[in-house]
Amino acid sequence: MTDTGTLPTATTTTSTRRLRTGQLRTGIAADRDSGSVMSADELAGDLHGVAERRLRRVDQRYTSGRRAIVELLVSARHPVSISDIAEHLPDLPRSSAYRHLTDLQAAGLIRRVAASDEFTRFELAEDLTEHHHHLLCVNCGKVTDVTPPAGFEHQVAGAVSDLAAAQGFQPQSHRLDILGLCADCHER
Amino acid sequence: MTDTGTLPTATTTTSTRRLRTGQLRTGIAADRDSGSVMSADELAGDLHGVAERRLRRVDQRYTSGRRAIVELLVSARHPVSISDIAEHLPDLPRSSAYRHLTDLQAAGLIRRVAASDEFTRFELAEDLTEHHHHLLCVNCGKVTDVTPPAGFEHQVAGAVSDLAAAQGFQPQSHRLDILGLCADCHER
DNA sequence: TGTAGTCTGAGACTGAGTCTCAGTGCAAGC
DNA sequence: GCTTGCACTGAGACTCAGTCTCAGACTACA
Ligand SMILES: [Mn+2]
Ligand SMILES: [Mn+2]
Ligand SMILES: [Zn+2]
Ligand SMILES: [Zn+2]
Repeated sequence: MTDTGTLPTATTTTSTRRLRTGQLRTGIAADRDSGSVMSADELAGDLHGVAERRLRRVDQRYTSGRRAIVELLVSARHPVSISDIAEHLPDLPRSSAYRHLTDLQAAGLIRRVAASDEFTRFELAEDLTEHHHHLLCVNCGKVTDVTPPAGFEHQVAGAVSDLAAAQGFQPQSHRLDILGLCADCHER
Repeated sequence: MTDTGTLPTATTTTSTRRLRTGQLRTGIAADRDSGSVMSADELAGDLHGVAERRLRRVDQRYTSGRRAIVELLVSARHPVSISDIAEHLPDLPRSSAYRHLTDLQAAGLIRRVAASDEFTRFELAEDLTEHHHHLLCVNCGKVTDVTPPAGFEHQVAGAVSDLAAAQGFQPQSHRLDILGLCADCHER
């Protein structure tokens, strides 16, 4: 009932390798769009540098617990719930996990994802991955990422501006959720 | 902090006038689209008939408590929270209000709206109003309805089908939320 | 080293939302 | 009108995701 799909087993990579602190770009994803395919490792490497800097900006450290959560979000192929975290990081107390999630969000590294069930999910911030949307299964709660074509996103961006402007509303971002039945729940 | 905007004072209309049970159409909104403007009263009148029938379909009655909530949702110009209900229907116990909300949703009369804060809101089901989206203020939590032009909705519907099909996902509905600052929170 | 500030685990706490239960209301049939 | 079966209701206990507190541990930096 609370099956959120498979998740790669938590890689206990304790490699403390640290990258040279290049220019802080607002978006690793730019590299992807420009054609160069980053491996999971390269992305993760760069990501940890960004994470450390963004945390430091708010006088926070990139500790092992926080890093473990970030690595879990990187390796997961979909937004993760608190129970996913508990399952894959059993030695991380819940209170710490929740606090880390709050802190990581405050540092702009992760964001909350509202699913169709009662459980909040978390994923890397969009400027660390790429803008995308979600398929929400109304039966099992599973959340799947989907990336619409750029042309569609331009349409959406335009409509969002128009709708917001008409109400004196200052838009910051949008989210498009598609509700329905996932493949598993469908064939039943 | 939890100010959700103004709401018309709860009309204690106890008129038990009941409409002839015309054909049950799947969508009062059709009347609107076809040009005829329904007054709030006409809409409400028709609506109560639909409400009664849909509840009866699941062996439930359209009682005064449930009707009071429906009327509040009709008169409100935006999705209402449980505290809105408590404020405008002070004699309705919370446990009953929650139960009514659950029952009304099960009967397909209302739907939940996820805001940017922790509080769930409720509004009439889309086939009783019209398909629309929401502006979510990330500062005060206010939720405002917005209706995009039909052309845009067609674009969205097409993209939704494509995205879902690629994943074996069976789409039922979608929601587009625009996050940002409302007019009040903006000028600050 | 010393010190100031951050981090952490344990567990108490909060509060939106659910559940239980005993009593009440409501319709349909006799 | 009375009976009988359900649905409805209020009160309050309960659940549990998420937050807060606090004392001790850790880190950065001088
Ligand atoms: Mn989008
Ligand atoms: Mn839409
Ligand atoms: Zn599913
Ligand atoms: Zn606001």
